[in-house]
Order: sequence, then structure tokens, then C-alpha cells
Amino acid sequence: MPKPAARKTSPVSGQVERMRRFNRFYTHKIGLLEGGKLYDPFSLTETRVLYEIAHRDRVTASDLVRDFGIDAGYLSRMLRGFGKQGLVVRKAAKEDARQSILSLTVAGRKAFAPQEDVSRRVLSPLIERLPATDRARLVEAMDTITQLLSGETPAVKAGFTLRPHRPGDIGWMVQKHGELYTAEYGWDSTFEALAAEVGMQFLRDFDPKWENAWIAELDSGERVGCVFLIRKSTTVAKLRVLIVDPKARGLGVGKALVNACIDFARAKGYRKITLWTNSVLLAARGIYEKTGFKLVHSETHQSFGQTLVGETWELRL
Amino acid sequence: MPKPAARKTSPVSGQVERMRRFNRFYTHKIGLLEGGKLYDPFSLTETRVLYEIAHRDRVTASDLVRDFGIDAGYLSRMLRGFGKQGLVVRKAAKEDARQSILSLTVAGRKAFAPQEDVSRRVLSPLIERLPATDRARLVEAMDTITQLLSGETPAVKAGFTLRPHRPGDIGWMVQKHGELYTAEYGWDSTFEALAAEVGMQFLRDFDPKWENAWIAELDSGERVGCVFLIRKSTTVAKLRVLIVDPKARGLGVGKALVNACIDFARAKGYRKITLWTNSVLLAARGIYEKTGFKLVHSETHQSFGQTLVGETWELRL
DNA sequence: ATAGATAGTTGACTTAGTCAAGTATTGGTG
DNA sequence: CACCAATACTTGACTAAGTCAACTATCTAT
Repeated sequence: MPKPAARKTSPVSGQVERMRRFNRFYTHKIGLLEGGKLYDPFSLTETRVLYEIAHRDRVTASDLVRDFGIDAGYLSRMLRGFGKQGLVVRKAAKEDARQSILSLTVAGRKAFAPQEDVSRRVLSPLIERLPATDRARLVEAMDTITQLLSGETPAVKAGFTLRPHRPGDIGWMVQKHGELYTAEYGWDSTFEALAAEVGMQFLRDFDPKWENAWIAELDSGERVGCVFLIRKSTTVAKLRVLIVDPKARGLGVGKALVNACIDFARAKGYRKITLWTNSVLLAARGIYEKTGFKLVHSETHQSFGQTLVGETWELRL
Repeated sequence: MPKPAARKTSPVSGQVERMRRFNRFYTHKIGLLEGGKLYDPFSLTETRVLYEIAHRDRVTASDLVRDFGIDAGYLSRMLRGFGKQGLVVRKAAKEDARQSILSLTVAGRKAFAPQEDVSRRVLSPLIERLPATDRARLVEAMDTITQLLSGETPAVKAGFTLRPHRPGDIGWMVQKHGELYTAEYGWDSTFEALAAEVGMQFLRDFDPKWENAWIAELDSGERVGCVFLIRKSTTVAKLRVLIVDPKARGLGVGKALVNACIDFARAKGYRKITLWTNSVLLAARGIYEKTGFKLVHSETHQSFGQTLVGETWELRL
């Protein structure tokens, strides 16, 4: 009878151990924070039930039992108690008389109001003792976990801003071009070298009166896109290195970047914007089309380890 | 009597809301995972107690009460139950006869063994359903939260490896040079442009038989340093763009990068390594000195918006 | 009309945990 | 040495949190 094989040390098993460590740590941390009479006169579970009633429209007992994993018997009893105290009313639903629609009374809202603030009071000190950069890291990490474990679109995705370039942004542009074009199109390192050349030229020749770079960043401060507009001649501007990180696609980042270029070019009195792209870059081409650029020239070329169709697009201003 | 001032919308209050959202989400997620008969025949609290006894040397009841926030009466009862089942023994401590040192019996270890694996079995599916990049993001986020909320030095800091360059690494090098030299020395964007030029040239002229780049990354996969070695002539190599992220300083990353260059140069039969640095870069100069480089030339120059003393260092191989 | 399923309630109980008083031991002080 | 207060843990009595099964009223499908 051979012995069972020893457990192989895989990346996943190391990652699960790190998850266990976090889980042990965080549940302990929260356990300590939530212990005691924090929600007095309500228990933690009562507070949770009241929270759901307060924040959901037409919530039923079955909703809470199903979503919350609370026992129907226990919930019924709790709701009876809340009813006795005048905090919650139950109204039979028109479409199914078995169901009770739960809502807080005015007295219920008043009694519950202090508890709404408890978690804020508990969590605030945790973050306020950290320096600003660590605060951003902490909430970013939390958003990441929520997003990944919930399988949802991140709420923070909704907010982004465009800003001018700062130290490190050109390097970021080169890095993203290197990573994303390799991952998505299999382009080789000559493309990253081209991006580095564009970045070098932009910095060396930068004339803020006629040229600009826009960096898109999320509310968290994370960079998710960029574009440059440079002067080709007194009447012609050239748009270069438009890129959007996959995590921020679908939000209008690319369109906002291109529109920023168009607005800047118009304000500076350019007559035309020109750009060079490749036919496989469908999302970028779509943005150019939608913003009014026209395809004026295309030709096959061997670049970046591929056979590609290079395209020149123009927008008359 | 004037009304109280409306709550100001500050960055911190937005961040606390994001923390609350995470907290609500995660405790709910864990609550669902931990519900039911997961640790049968033990309860969650019993499992936690057994875990502590199994993993800590000479643990006492007071230790558990203090660190764990569990009631002494309840714990005593539980331990009595474990004693009845032959899972735990209590031995009076020699130095204080009031104290009981707790340990698992052989039968206790055997009975507890399946429970040790429960959290692994519960957490594994959460991570295994994610693509590899998201897995790394998840555990990185968890490590970040643990580190920030515990106020500890990150455990992951201890391990780093060196690897050859990949797509995006050159851009990362440019980005870090741009950010760090601005932040630490006030150098202007001409330095980032120089880094971009070095990167571009490296990629375009790269000959793997004679040249290499090394990227230092932590166990988490995060890049924290780099160096390039390029061929200057058949007998002379040139070391370029050594940089170490502040978060990984003090670990020997810089020294490892330089030693990798030296070893490579020796293996390739170069006679000498040369490099150009600036006198203000004290940490780098310290590493060069310690690894045997000699200062052979220095001169004042106006670069990067500063008056600097450029230095050439050499190592005979 | 009937049967099975569903929404919630109630009775009886178990499990998880609290609080206070008690016993044995230790350390400090006069 | 004696005494007292504090400490480590136990025990009695109890409350709080929650479970399970049987029940009532309502709905849906056949």
C-alpha cells in the first residue's frame, strides 16, 4: 500500500494560505470591534435586520431568510418583538397575502438612527491613523476584494478624471503599451521600444503651448489610460499613444481622452488632427470613427513581429 | 439655536463608506461560508479554541481569554468538555500552580485534523474560479489590508527573485526612474526622457548573448527593482539604470542586482564593467563600492534641472 | 376540487455565551 | 510570618441567540 503523495507546493496553495491568514486576521479584528454592547439596545443580528428593512424597498421576511441566512423562526420572533415596540410594521402584500412587506415606523427610524452610525464610528479610527497614501491603498484593496469575490462590476469604475502628465506617467505609458499589446495582439518588444521613443521625444520636445498629454485616472488614483497630442505643423496636430487599461474599458475613458485632444486642438487653432493606428485595434478605431475621424490611407507593413495593416486617420476641425 | 453644520464630504468620509461597504460584504460572505455544520462535530468557537491550542506553545486559558475575547466561564466549560472527550489535557504550570497549560492529546489531534482543512476547502473555490491575474490581485489586496491594519512589517518583504525582462518591464523602469528621481532628488522630466532613451536603445539593440536585464520582484509578483547590463565593446560591459523601489530597500535587492551583472559579465568573458552615476546617489554608490567598483572619473555637469557631479566607476573582472 | 408548495408563525428545545460568586494560588507589604 | 489584594480558573444560575418541526393560511398547477 503506497503512501499518499506529498502535497505539491503550487502557486494556488500558497495563495490559499495567504487568504486563510487574512481571513483569520480580519474576522478576529472585526470580532473584537463588534464585541460588547456596540449596538445596544439592539443585538448585532437585530441591527442587521433593521438595516435591511431600512435600506431595501418592499422587503419581505423570505427575502431576509434567503439572502441573510437567518432562521425563519428566529426572524419571526424578532419581528414580533419589533412590532411590539412599534419599530416595524408588517403589511400583507396585495399580490400574495402570505407575504408581509416590512417597513420601519417613524419611531423605528428614530430608534435605529444611532446604530446606522456605529460602523462608521468603528471603522473611522482604523483609517484615520494611517497616512494618506496608505489610506488610498487600504480602500483600494478592499474594493478589489469586493469586486473579485462578488463577480460584480466595480462601483469605483464609474469615476475617472483626466489630468496632465506627471513624473512617471511616460514610463507608465511605455509599460502599458508593452504589456497590453503583447498580451492582446502578441506584438513583440519593438513596439515597447517605439513607445519608449515616442515618450522620449514627447518629453524632450514638449511645448505646452501647443501640445499636451492626458492621463486618465480613477478616483482611487490608479492610472487607466492616456493619450498625447503633439504638434506636427502649425496647422496639424498628431494624436499618439491612446491606450485604455482593460479594467476601465466601457466607461467612456477612451472617448474622453480623444475628445480632450479634439477640444485642445480646436482651442489652439489647429486645422486638422492626424493619427496612425492599425486595423486590428478595433476599439480605438471605433472611437476615432465615432468622434468624426476619417480613414485616409492604409497599407500593409511588417512590424512588431506581425503582418499588419497600418492606417492613417484624420479629423478636419 | 442654529442648526448643526451639514456633514462635509471629505476624502476620508468617502473612504470610510468604501470600508463599510467592504466590511458589510465580507462579513456577509464569510458568514454564509461559515454557517451550517461546517466544523461538525465542533462549533466555530470550539474550532477556534482547538486551533489555538494546536498552534501555540504552552497556551493557557488566560491567554485565550485575553487574546480571543472569550468568556472565562464559557471557556472553562468548553475545556472541561474537551477533557471529558479526551481531546485536551490541562497541566498545572510549574511557575504558577493556578495556571493550566493546555495541549491536545493524540486523540485530540486526530479528531481536530479534518477541521484544520476546512478553511482551506472553503476558501480554495473562491480563488480557483478566478483567472491567474485576478488571483494575484486578490491575495495582494488581502496582504495589503492585513499589513495596514496590523501595523506590521509585511511578511512578503522577505522574499524576492530576479528574472529576465518581459513586456512592460522597460516601461516600468522608465516610470520608476521618473517618479523616484523626481520625488527623492527633484530631477526634472529630462531624466525620464533619458530613461526612455536607454530603454528604447536596450530593446532595439538587445543581444541576449552579451546583454541582459534583471527585474527584481517580490513573491507577490510586484516589481521592486531592475538593472541592465549592455555591451560597450568586446571586453567592456556597461551597467545601467540600477533602481530599487523604496518599499524593498534594505533587503539586499540592489546588491543582488549588481552581483547578477558581475556574475553575468564574468561568465561572458568581459574584462571590465563600467557605469555612470551621480554623487548624490549615495545608496547606489555604496553598493558599487562594496562590490568592488572603483571611482575613476568625476566632473560637474548641468542636467535634469540640477548641478550634479557625474561619476564613472569601473570594476576589473 | 385537490394536492403540493410556499410564506410565515408558534411550541419546545438546544447551543452559545454572560455574570457573579467561589476556590486555590501568588506576590507584596508591614 | 501574617495578611490582603490580585490573579487563574471553576461553578451555579441564568439570558441571549438560534434551531427544528409542526402548524395555519395562501397560492399554483393539474
